[in-house]
Amino acid sequence: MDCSNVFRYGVVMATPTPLRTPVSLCCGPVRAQLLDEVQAEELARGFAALADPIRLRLLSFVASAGTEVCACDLIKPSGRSQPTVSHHMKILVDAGLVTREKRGLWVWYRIVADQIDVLRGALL
Amino acid sequence: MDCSNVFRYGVVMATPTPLRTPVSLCCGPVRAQLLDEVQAEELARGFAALADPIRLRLLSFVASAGTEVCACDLIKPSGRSQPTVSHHMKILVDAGLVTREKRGLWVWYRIVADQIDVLRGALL
DNA sequence: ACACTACATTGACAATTATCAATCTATCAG
DNA sequence: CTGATAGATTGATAATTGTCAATGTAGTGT
Repeated sequence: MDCSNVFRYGVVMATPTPLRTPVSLCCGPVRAQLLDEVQAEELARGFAALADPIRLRLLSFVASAGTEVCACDLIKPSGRSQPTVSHHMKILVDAGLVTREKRGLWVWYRIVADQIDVLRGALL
Repeated sequence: MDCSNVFRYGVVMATPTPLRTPVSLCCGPVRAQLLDEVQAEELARGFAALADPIRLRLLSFVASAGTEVCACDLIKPSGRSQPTVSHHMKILVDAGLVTREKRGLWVWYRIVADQIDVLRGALL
């Protein structure tokens, strides 16, 4: 309670940097200054999308393909049922990490490099 | 099932890169090649630690302080109870993102930049 | 119109997670 | 030894999440 070094960051702590970084950058690097609640919520949603091994592999699969990837090709290597894969891909799409495009019967996913960079940038 | 472009990544998909990247680097960049199950599990645990807004702010608080931070100073700004903060800090420590050092009555946390860089590197 | 296919949605269930009150443990000051 | 304090642990609870079977929906081909 009376910790003797409060002065060191007392100001930062008392004023959780109300200034927002530009939307394009989204969220300031975690090491630069204290994240505000809004930034933290936003980033947490992004990292939550990466917090599942199946989703990480799905993302990696699409990302490493270099081209768009058909949903039908994600099921077998993922080892999960079709609805489960659909569920996970929806989470990745909602997080902005991949795009979804339906053409005819098939759905094609494409990586969104910029959004990965946003999360990456937050870890600076 | 009979998707017409299987050939494009059929090889990658059939052989989920059994080669591991060095432990120091931990996990290959998600965009470089398909993550194997072990890498995905490991990374998912790391990102799960970042998947909560409270933890992100705690991490950012310690990281942006520049110096070690006393546990006692994390409670008020986090807006959570002492046990809850203790719980979240344990998760960050277990993920290797911060170190914990008890000196006398107080506990001091310090950021582990290298571990943040590992997660950051996985998003290349 | 009809059957077939690719994918999404729904509903149910088990597992995990965030949270706090209560309690325990370790350390310090008399 | 005693009382006070910082932090961890326990136990309980509500919310969230991952999973699949069943079903729904939209597009294709005959």
